[in-house]
Amino acid sequence: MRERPVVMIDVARLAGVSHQTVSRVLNHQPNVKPATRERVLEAVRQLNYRPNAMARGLAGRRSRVLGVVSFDTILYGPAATLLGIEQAARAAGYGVSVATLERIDHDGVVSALGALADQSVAGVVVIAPQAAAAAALRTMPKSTAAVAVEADANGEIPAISVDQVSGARMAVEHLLSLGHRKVWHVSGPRDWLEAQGRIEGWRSTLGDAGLAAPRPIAGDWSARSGYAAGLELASRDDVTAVFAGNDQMALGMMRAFHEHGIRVPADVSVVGFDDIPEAEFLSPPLTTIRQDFDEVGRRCIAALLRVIDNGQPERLTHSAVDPLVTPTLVVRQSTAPLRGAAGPGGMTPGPALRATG
Amino acid sequence: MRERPVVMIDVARLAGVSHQTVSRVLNHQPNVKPATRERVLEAVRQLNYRPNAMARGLAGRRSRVLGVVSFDTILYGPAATLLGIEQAARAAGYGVSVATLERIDHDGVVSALGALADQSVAGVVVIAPQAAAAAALRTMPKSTAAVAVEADANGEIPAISVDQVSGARMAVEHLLSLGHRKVWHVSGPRDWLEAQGRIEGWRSTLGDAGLAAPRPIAGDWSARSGYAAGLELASRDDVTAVFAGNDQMALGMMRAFHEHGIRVPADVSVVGFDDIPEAEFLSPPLTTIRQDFDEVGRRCIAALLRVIDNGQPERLTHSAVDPLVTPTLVVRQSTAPLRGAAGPGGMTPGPALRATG
DNA sequence: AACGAAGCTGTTATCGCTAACAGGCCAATT
DNA sequence: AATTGGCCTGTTAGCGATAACAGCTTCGTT
Repeated sequence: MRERPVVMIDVARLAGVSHQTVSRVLNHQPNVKPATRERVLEAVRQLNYRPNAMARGLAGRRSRVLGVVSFDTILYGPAATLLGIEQAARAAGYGVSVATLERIDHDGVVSALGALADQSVAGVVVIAPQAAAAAALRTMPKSTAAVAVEADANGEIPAISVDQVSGARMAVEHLLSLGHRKVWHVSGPRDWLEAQGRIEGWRSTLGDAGLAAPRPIAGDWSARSGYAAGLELASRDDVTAVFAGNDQMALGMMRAFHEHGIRVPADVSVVGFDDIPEAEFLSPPLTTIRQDFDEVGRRCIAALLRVIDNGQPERLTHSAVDPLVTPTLVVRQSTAPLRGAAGPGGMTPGPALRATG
Repeated sequence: MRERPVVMIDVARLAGVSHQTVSRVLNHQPNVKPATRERVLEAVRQLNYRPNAMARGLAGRRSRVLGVVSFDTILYGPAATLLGIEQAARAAGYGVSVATLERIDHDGVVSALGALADQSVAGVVVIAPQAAAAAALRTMPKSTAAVAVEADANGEIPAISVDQVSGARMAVEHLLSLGHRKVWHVSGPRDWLEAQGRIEGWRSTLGDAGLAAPRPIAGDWSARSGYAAGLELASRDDVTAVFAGNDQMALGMMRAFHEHGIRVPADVSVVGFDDIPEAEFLSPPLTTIRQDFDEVGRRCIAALLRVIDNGQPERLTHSAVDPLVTPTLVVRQSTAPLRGAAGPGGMTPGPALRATG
């Protein structure tokens, strides 16, 4: 014997009006006498009435829920982006439904998109910065409102991105300014657009300085792959500076260096990417490129709501939302001048290390 | 001019049946002739029909979306739990809607719960292991299906938890077995139930061994707070073993030790909690307690679906849902015997360190 | 042969809202 | 005084499904 939930007609009766007037008040429509409006709101309060989202969506042909497709929400970047999106969406009065990709291929994206469509979401944000995912977006019915993070689907749908190229440029220029002439790169998976952008920024910056880019070493964002890359680099004698594709790989790499008696930054300078919360407390504290994921989330929602309101995907209206978020360089202690004062007293030498053996 | 979406009646017409028969086929009801069923399914395929979730929910008075209330989805634990829940929910045919808490107090939980209720979720998982959140759960209308992670709301709603006490016990026993007689603890925030459980396990294990527990040092899960705790401990001379409340704090603490020339594990042994993916690649690789978040997610969904199907919150049916997930000890190189062979060649001494000064 | 009990299908009513239209009222215009 | 056009409000139809009931077969039984 469960009590019937309060519905709009109950409010209408209590306020002595029709249910349509209640609807008008709730949807902030004009043309309701202030006194009536107040009476309705009072009834709403008194009954603790909450409109039924499903009925509302069914009648109005729109829902107040946005979908987010993401891959590996444990990675710092996607997790932080998801949080930013969720907060921005909530501020705009929308709920957020998530669908995580188990596979990262075309079908995986299609199926995740389908799962969200089945929940009648009003629009979708896709955080799946792989080439395959970007391709899958193009197969999406154009009636679906969508924006992508870090996926330039050929202008098919709006894309919000951090300026990876410029971030990589900052990292490399920082190392060059310290006197390093050869900058290695441990990249993310080649099918990730971020990885591609960072490779491009790294390579072009070296090129602009008249330097050749060595072969990039491929990782998979994980600390484990950074460790593997570190082992490879440790076996060479021409390594003084490395730009890692993200902080986790930098962490793993520094572990490998440590095991081989290679000192950071005295022997090798390391720059990461992301500025994870732990970066400041690694040994040594990591110089890295910070991305503003909250800003990414905010711009995603702003762009998505615009698409929803227009009823049409906006085509290249880049004037409205600047799609590129600028990252910033955070200098800590994992970078030092090439052959700079080798002993203590040099430039930002980091904390003293003691021998352990 | 947008094309009308395919609805059930379209399928019915194409298959030459009534819409109700289509509904029966789609809901796997019996009493449909196999030939008819096949005809309907063929029509569904041909039109690429997808049922409208809102209409379905409105008519059937139930939705296929579950809500998750979480705090700080960037923290490893909540993020991993969320992922586990999402995957288990999808496997059960449910979508997942998230609401992140901006504030961690009573009102924050109530408002997040309300936001989810407005989306007509069928049930809610609350990942908000604070005492305040647990209290808020009790104010929830009992008609709402809900389960909590790590929050024993006095048996009001089912709770899925990792056995924090036993995890802490493993950590401390490991340190005791290495000969340490005084084990410090850097705890999480006191209002987090996990933090309380780990403190309890730590204290009782020491008690069982006839040892007194020093005053725990309070952190906030962040590497920064671990660093601060590390500075405090570094100023003492009676520190040989520390059990950190999580891996991030262990990381920050080790950084502080490093800056003060305190070697891990030669001078101080450190145990963390969580086994974040990076733990293996810290310097030194971190001994820690692993939690199985996927299992937590699976049990959450299982319990929640049971509540939904019963139509009533199950009261203390702990026999049905095994409430405690057992963590495991992962031994790496941040722990060593007390005063064990002080030089190289000792037991798991970790990689050699070189002087850097 | 007649009967009830299944099995299969269709018709109608609802779910709780918003959209569209249809008024009633009152001030401002002709 | 009659007409116009805003305001405000109510009535009636849907939205696209499921629930409940009813009707028609087709069996197996007595």
